[in-house]
Amino acid sequence: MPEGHTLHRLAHAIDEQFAGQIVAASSPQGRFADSASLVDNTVLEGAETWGKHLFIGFEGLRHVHVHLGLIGSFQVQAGPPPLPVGQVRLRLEARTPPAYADLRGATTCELVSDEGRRAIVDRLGPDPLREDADPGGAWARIGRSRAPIGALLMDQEVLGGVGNVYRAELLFRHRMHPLRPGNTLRLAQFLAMWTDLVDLMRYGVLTGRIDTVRPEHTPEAMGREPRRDDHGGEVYVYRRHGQPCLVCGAKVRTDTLVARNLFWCPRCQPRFRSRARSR
DNA sequence: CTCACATGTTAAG
DNA sequence: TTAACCTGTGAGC
Repeated sequence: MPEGHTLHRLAHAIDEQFAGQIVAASSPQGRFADSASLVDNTVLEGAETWGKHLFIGFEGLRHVHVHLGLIGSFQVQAGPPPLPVGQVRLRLEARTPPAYADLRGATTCELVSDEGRRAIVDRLGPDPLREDADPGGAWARIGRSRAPIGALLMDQEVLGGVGNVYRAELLFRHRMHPLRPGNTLRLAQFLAMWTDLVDLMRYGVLTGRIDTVRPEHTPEAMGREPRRDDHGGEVYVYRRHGQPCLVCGAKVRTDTLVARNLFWCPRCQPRFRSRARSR
């Protein structure tokens, strides 16, 4: 489920259901029992997201730091809480009006101080979904790195919140080969990608899906079957390997980069050629 | 039913 | 570079 847009949606949902209220915190599964008891029945002041990190702030400058990892989920619901089903690592409950939130499968769920939160945030690159994000910080890394742009986009110290789907789709939309070295990009190219990423991710926050295809490539426009995939959105290349590119018809390719599946169109995203070739 | 795999990250070798 | 962690889903038997 989780790239940055998912975490921002969660922060909004938590604010909506719990902010300003005294909240019961428990750990039905037990692994978070000690920390849960420390914030139990205190005021939840607000939730905030930075990249893929969620911080739920309680009175006294204490934050529950959550990272969903690959398979975590945080279900936030209005209404009376049911009996916990499965391994609920953290449950929050509000009474007025009733609401609950169940955290499962997260890789991180810990109580941190204000300083602890700052230390985590300081290690993250700019988050395209935050108003205060400064793309210059990301460009400082990308513009002088020989690492592949496909790896840099996923590096949370470079950009906070980009995951495998946004990586693949952003590179496709900008006709950029994933292995192109970061330091061969021009600033204008990077800024165009950043602007696009902000748009795509904001749309993801609104809809809860990752949709990246332009109007002319939607299933309706092309008369093709809508794609039903886990992430639920319409995309150009992500997990479409072996299928025809929606733009040029070439077979979408796949490979592994930094231990993650990579997808790209070999025709729309040609290998980068250095300037030495021409002239 | 069992198995592989997944929008992620860390730590060990 | 690999394994480990944790849960849900879908494919295949």
